[in-house]
Amino acid sequence: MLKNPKQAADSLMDWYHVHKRDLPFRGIDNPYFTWVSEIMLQQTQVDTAVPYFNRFIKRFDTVCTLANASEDEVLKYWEGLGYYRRAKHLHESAKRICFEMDGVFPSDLKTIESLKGVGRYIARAIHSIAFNEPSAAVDGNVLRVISRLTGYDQDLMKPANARVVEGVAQSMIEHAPPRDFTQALMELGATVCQKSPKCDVCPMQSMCVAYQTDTQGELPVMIKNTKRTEKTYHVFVTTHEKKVFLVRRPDNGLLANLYTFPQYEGDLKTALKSFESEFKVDVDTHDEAFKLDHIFSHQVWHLVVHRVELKDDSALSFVSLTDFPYAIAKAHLKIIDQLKVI
DNA sequence: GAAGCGTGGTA
DNA sequence: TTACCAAGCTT
Repeated sequence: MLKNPKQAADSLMDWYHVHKRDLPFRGIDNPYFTWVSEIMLQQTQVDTAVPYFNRFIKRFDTVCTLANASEDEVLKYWEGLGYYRRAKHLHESAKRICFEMDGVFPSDLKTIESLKGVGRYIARAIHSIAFNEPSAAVDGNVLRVISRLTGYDQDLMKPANARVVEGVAQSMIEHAPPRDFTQALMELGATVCQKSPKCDVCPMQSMCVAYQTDTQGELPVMIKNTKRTEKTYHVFVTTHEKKVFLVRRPDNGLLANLYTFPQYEGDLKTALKSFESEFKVDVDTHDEAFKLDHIFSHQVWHLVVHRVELKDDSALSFVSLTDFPYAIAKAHLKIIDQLKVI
């Protein structure tokens, strides 16, 4: 599939040593930090994850510090980063490492992959980056680089085809220091072999099938489902002396355990009744303040935000938003921002 | 195997 | 503006 994996690896490594970015999770010999960074970087841009990573490891400096924290505090440090199950799994796995593995991060590939929230890619990324073992790790960057390099045009959303790409990466990693190679391949994908590739500055140009056949724009082939369901919610904002009424979402599903203003699907009248019934209150007045759309990967929320006055709010417990110790869903952080403006 | 799971950036 | 993309994993 790749004629000369050693030559390809050599070219890549020469380029990497000159062009690698200086990132906070790079060059740190600490499997725990590597793990945290890989979890944060899942489906997330480097620029987005970096400040979260810095804050997170400053507060949770060891795996046992993380293990001994509350899940709610971990979630708070994840607020705004998305895919909140990552934080839950990270915390759960930290407890396992701290309390069942004497706080020593596992170095065995199978054990690493057995951690909650760690799949095939992240396990192999940790194995190679943190332990310098030759396990090729294939993420979206690597799929793009290798499919173009080899001219591989099969649907990479199929695991069997992605495994073919992993085989090519594996044939290369055996000719380079694994720790650097894994990061180099992703670095090339992130900074050169992007969706619109910069072939003029690519160290692999001379051996790239896509470049030679001018098919960079057609690779990689990834057939994905982009269906998105739309939902309309009425959101009820109740305040009491600069405090607000928030509710905690269920501990499973979308935005699990995060806080939001109460929100209900359906028409306004039904939504108001649901609100009154759930919290045993009587709505005195309600005014529509504004509308807000929030887009998830698989849903769209159309939020209709109302300011609500209750006849008697003594049954509710209001909270201050300054130093609120629990994570709030981004859509509702946007609502909070809007309300301050109004 | 397909669907659920967040958010921000970009063309 | 819409659609896609970004260091994927779980059920």
